[in-house]
Amino acid sequence: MSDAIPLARTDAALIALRRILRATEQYERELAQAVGLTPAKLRVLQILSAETGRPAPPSRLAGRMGVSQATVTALVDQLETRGYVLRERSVADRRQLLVRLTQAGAEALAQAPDALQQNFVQGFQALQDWEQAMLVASLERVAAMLNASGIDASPVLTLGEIGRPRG
Amino acid sequence: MSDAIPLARTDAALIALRRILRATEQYERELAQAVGLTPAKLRVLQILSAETGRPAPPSRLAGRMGVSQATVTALVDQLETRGYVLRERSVADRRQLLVRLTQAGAEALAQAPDALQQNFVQGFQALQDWEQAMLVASLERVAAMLNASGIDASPVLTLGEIGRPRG
DNA sequence: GGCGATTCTTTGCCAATCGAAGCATCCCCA
DNA sequence: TGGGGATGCTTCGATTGGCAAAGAATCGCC
Repeated sequence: MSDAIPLARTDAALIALRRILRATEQYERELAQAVGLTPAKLRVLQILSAETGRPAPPSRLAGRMGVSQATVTALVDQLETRGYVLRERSVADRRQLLVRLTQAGAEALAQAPDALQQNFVQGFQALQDWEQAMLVASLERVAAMLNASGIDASPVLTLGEIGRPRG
Repeated sequence: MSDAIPLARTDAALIALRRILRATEQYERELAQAVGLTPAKLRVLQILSAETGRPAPPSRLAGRMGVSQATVTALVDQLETRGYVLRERSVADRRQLLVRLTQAGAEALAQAPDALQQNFVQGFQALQDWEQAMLVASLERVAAMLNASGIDASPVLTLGEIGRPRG
């Protein structure tokens, strides 16, 4: 069991990473389902919402999501059908569209409240101050390591809206 | 706590988490592509490989991957067609199948060397001993928090084979 | 004025995934 | 010993997410 080789530590780190990954993916799925959406569509709404209400062109959404524009088109189509977003032509550049979150979309999004980060946020906030700081530092460090290869890694909070003292 | 708004820290943690997520997903895609496989199929091979060569029943694969058995059936079908795995009936319980990694499968897997964790593993191993320990502790802590909702979170190293000092 | 670049959509395709139904086999218990 | 229910897997049908390539509208520069 207790190996002498130091590599076991790398293993442990990767295993933990993988668990984080899986847990988060699963959360995302559950969250989406709770709102009656699919994960991809939910992500669109979340990105839009994270832009503080400003409409965003499909190209931007594609960049943020790391998918092609064709995919975004399909997703926006479906969201538009449900009335969660709407397309408006940009006046400055008429080639460009702007996808805007509607009232209905924002409400749908709001229905996916904590549910998701419940566990994490609660656990996190129960920690001592220095522990929180350490965790954040560690996570950012890991992210930086992984990100060394130059991924965009937009800071979009796909995990749901956060930092809102509910109520 | 001294800070006026402690929530900013939660935000930071979630953002970092999200970046880790995205980076890893993208890595996975690249890795799979390098081997000429899709992420899902690659994952099957990896799990099989992680079991140190012992064949595993589809149910186990499904559990590890967090997908349904129907999905595993489809994936194994395709891997079998390519000769990367083969199915054998269990003698102990003839309802059960065992999926075994073939030589060809192992070789395909071996072609997906580091590539993936290159960045992470190298960065990680360059750290001081205590830093490594701290990171592992932090990651495991985060995983535990997320996992509080009772996700299986198998310790399978879907990130690829690890602990290999690159040759 | 026109040609190349940009932005989005359309079309046609494939991979991943699920639920439900179906089938073989096992195991318990009367 | 023989059912009957549980278990393990596959099949079937459907949906979602995703891409590449071709098409259409518009822009901007020369």
